[in-house]
Amino acid sequence: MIKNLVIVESPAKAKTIERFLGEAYTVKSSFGHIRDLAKKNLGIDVEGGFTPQYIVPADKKKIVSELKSLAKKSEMVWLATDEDREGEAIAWHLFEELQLEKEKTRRIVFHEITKDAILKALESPRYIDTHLVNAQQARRVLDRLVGFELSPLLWKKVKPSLSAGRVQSVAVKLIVEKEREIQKFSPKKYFRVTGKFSVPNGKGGQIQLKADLSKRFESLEEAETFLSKCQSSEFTVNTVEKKPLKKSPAPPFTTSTLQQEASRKLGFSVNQTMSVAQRLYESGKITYMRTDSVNLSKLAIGTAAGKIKDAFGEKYLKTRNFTTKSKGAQEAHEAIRPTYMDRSAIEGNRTEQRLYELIWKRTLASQMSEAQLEKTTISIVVSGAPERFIATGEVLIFDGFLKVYMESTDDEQEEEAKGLLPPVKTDDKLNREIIEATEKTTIQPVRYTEASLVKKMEELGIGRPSTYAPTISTVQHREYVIKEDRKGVEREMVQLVLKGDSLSQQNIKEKYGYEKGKLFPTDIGMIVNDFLEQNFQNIMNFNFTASVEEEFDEIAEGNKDWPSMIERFYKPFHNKVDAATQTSERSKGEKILGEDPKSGKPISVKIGRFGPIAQIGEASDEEKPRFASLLKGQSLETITLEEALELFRLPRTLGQFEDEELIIGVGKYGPYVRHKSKFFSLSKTDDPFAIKQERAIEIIIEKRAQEENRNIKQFDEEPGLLILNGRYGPYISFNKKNYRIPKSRKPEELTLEECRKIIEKAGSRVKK
DNA sequence: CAGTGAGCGAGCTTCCGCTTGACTT
Repeated sequence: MIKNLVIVESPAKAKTIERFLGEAYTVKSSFGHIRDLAKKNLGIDVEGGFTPQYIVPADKKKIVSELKSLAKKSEMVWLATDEDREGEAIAWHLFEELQLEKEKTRRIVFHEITKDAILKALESPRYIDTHLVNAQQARRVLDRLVGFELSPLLWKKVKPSLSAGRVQSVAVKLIVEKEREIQKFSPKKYFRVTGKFSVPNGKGGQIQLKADLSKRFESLEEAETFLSKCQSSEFTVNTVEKKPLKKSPAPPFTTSTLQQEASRKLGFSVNQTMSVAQRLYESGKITYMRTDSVNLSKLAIGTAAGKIKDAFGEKYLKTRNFTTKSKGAQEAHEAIRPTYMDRSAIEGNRTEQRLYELIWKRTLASQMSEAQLEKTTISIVVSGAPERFIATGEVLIFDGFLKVYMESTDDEQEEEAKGLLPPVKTDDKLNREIIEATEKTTIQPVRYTEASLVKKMEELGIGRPSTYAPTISTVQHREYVIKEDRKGVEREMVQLVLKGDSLSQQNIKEKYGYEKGKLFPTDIGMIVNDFLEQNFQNIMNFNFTASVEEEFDEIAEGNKDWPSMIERFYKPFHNKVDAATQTSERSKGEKILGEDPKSGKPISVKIGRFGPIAQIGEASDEEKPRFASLLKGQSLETITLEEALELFRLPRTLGQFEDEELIIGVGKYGPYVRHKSKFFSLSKTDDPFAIKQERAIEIIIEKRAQEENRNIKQFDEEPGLLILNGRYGPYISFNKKNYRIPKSRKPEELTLEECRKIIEKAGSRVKK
């Protein structure tokens, strides 16, 4: 017999709680939801009041039967899942599926995992909140209806295996819209004028003062006119303004802000951040990593305060309670923070240490004093011209929280270091050292990174802490979006320089357009987006989630009936699905680019069965049309007639090698050179249209050497068993399966007997 | 592993949100 069975969501949490509660309590975890809608036929009885059909998924059967038998043996079952919509639903599903008895079941909640909080929770149990459960059912049913009616529509109208949903489709829309903004953007040139001046320092030397002109010029002529005026101008200090400035620390981490900062400061992908954080959580080093709350427990604030006082002194301390303001936040947990604030460093691998350090510093800084700065602005008049030079400088008076942590921004423009300005005063005359007018262009909108997309989604209230990373994987997995780097190009800019009496003009080079890890929409992504936008405006609206969330809240408060809310949504929605099924054509993104100068036939692009293609002629022509796949990086939306014509130059012959032809082409896996009916992939830097014979031969020879290297050992008695060198190091290949070689063994010394043993062992492990 | 692109039809794909392993050729 068990006295008390406590069920929570997460096993790490169960372990901690068990320690607090002692022998009378057995604490187990449900590993999240234990039931879900059945997969076939929507899993919803649409005709019968949208009754959900719940099943226990295969991978949850084991845990459910274990919990069920424990519950039977228990005097009291405590459902201690999170206090939000999903947590309440998990408690209810447990109640139903484990067939718990009402008199022997209690529902409790706590907001922080401390002994006090848990004991208090045990003293004030309540019942399962049916309204809150209903709100979750409405959320679940709505998402299933949207996802499982839109996706099949896409299979018919665009391509099999595609998907659409309330969250992912809007995430894709953000990326598509950004790309189109960039396409529409036309950079404007302008000239920025900077001046370097000097004043005597009173000790026989000079101090420099840098300042920017308040006006930008639109043309070289205007800039030139101004600079020539400056040749004879005097430069006088007009005003010196000093203003105190305060900077406050950022709140402690939530899932979204952790993902952003880990991306900016450590270069982690969203997935990487989450899996490292998971390890830190499981080993008890940080609190739960999927949260939208910025709240810290009193205990955490207390220990942080102690640490700050010890390390930096009282004047660095300023404790605060932050409030969460993001849309749709449900605050079932604390902010992400170190479990023990007094541990500034931990054991673990490098990535774990770096992420921990980031969390520790951010948490500590959040309880520290503001930084105090003094901002100085000096305005300089130019005699004979209305424009003014402005110099700004910031001096740190008290560092405060900046001692440990400074939040980064997504702003890509490098901030010029602004420091102390020389002690000038009104009417001081300045010496002109050098004045430069440099050509610049306005900056195009910045593409999303994974982390900045998460930030945007959070702002719009779309998705939850537990789904940001999976959603970003899904849209990439479906090939709606691709994460890529773009090499910058060098471009020439004009610069005018006024130094002494000479005004000269020169060209300077500038790197432009370099991007790393940015999200680009694919052709399929844009076609699917446009199709959904045309037919399902309401779901694609950025406010859709926010407006249904309002209704879920009303359901949660007991002021609205959930099936009728779903019905009001579903009827018009389902009609639109029907209408689109019948009326709308297959969306292939077809577009005519122009005419083939040789044959006079039209050249068009579209999505073919295997991806984007260019086509000469039409299917109805007597002669079959010719096809060519678009290259990586080309898109239906931006490809030009000339680029499309280029594609038909392949495949082409590039002379001979070893008495056989070298043929260059583009296949399923990208550009290749074919020789003696073998294929060799070109490298990323090779252009299939420009590649020379020598380079093609070089590729073939390289590949041959690599293959030779591939075979480490084989046995005459067993010709099908090979020891090979692969991407992940040496391995054994046998019967089309691969087997790992123990690290302790040198692969070239393995005997046939040993290989067979390894295979046998691996075979027995696979069974499950 | 590579060159395709018509059309038919069977059988498959798919959502969001809660959680952790089991996988590492």
